Amino acid sequence: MTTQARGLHTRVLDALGLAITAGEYPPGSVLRTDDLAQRFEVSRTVVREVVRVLESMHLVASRRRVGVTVRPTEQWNVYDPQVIRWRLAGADRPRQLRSLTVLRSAVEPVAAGLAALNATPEQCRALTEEALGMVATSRGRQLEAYLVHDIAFHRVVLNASGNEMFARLGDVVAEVLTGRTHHHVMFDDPDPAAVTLHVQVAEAVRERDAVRAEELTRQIALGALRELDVLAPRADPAPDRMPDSAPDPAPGPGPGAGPSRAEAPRHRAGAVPSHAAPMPHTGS
Amino acid sequence: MTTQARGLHTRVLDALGLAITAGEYPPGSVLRTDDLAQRFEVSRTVVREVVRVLESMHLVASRRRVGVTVRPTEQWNVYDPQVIRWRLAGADRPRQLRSLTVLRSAVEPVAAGLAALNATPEQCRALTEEALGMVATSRGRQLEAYLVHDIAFHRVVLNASGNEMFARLGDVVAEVLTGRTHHHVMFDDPDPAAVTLHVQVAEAVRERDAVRAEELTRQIALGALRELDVLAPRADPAPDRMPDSAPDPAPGPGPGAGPSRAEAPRHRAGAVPSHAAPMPHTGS
DNA sequence: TGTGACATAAAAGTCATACTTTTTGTTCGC
DNA sequence: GCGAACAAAAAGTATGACTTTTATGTCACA
Repeated sequence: MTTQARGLHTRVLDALGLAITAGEYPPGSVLRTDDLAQRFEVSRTVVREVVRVLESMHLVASRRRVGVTVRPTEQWNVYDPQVIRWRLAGADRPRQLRSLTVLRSAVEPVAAGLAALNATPEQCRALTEEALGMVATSRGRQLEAYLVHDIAFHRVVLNASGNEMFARLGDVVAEVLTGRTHHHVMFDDPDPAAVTLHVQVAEAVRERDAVRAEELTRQIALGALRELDVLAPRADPAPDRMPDSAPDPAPGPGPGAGPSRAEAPRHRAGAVPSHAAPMPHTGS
Repeated sequence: MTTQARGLHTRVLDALGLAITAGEYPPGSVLRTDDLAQRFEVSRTVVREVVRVLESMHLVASRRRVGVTVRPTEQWNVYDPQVIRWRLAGADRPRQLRSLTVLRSAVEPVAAGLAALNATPEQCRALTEEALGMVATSRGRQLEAYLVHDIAFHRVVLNASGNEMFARLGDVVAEVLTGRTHHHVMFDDPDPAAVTLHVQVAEAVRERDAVRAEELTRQIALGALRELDVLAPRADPAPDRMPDSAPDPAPGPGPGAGPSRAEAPRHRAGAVPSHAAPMPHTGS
């Protein structure tokens, strides 16, 4: 899918990045450039460039006389869209999807609020249009068409917020939405409630009602989180765990392992009240 | 400061990255590798590796027969810590600082809420300790010492949230706090109210009170935003602008300029009940 | 037996050069 | 005036030689 024929560099980068993020080379593993050059049948030049990029993503560290070392997960540049794509394609897509969705639940409501203050008329129009598109495609297994509108909608909101950092999360959100659609971490037809909420958000933004826009978007995010809970329940009882709670501490040299947590919030009684406590702005 | 002598690659990367993010080469500019090699007095090999890294940050795009083109600002990987550092060192530190602070105001409250659910006893202890450290250093011009505790505090919160994406924002927050301290976008002594709030957050987390932890953290973020408003008021009337609203459209080839907004939220009346709406960041 | 200086070698880092491929602008023929 | 062939420019790739750093093993000395 990602592995096209556009340049050796890209091919190798993709292969290596994917392998590393997939845990194929666990943290601490050492790679040698010459080996890699041989394995991928490319020149050292290409491998070096790839390594440099991987290094800039903090996936590996290169040191003389020792080689290219895979860094521990918690140092990776997990905001790099490329890394996100690799990880979503790999084994721990579920956890990744959850992490990102939690991030969305924090950011998008605030972004929507700002959007209500800042959106241009044109953006308001676009928002309404996409919301209506979502309504139109929300029935009859048109998930692909729906996805397009959904992505566009959230992108407009993030852009309209006027905050550069929010705007740049558009790609991340797109990856998340695409990921959950294509991997069936989503109901067969979109949740009607969610569709309605999107329409209402467009409305609120148009009316410059920041509080409402924020609150409604929070509802959307909450819904997504709940859906994830239902369709991809996490084995780990903890709500949102760091990846260091693996049963086996991995064979690699684990010198400075992070503090291992023992705590685990019981917090799953009944029907999971909601994304739970940290979200005071309940529907008033 | 950043330009150490550790490797040619790093030196050139730093210089080029800094120059680009500073707008020295405006979007659309074309660089040729041979030129760069000559200018920096290094081999093409080194330049190519640097270009590859810059490319992975979406700062430039390299195409055959045309050269290395600087990409428009809105495509940069603004979450890359390296890019953040460059931009904070450059000319538009104020805007950058604001963008990041708004991001914090969205993320940290939610992170604090999750932290209240997930923090280990050890993390609770660390949190209290850092909060007390802040209290101890909050008077008598000990800004540097205060900064250390402040950074540590927020880092613990983000880590304790158990969400990987939040945790990785620790570095970003550190950059923001450091930036505002070192560049005097901050009062001479920390706001006593903020100090108290930190202590209370530690308390709330210890008591597993997620709602309170979230709300208190929101207050902290709001305070930071207000402080920024007072000490680095934005010339632009809009609350949180994208960088495309510059008065002069820049000399470079600006083909696909984003939609220019004309809107500007009036909305500065009264005492602002709380963060209430999405960040009216009033100067109060 | 332990310790420190020193030699060795392994691997990345750097450089120069030659060659390939893609792309763009131009020219030439119709 | 239009399209196709052509030429040149710049990145992409490959290779080989050389430099620098540094982990590690060795050996002398205490």
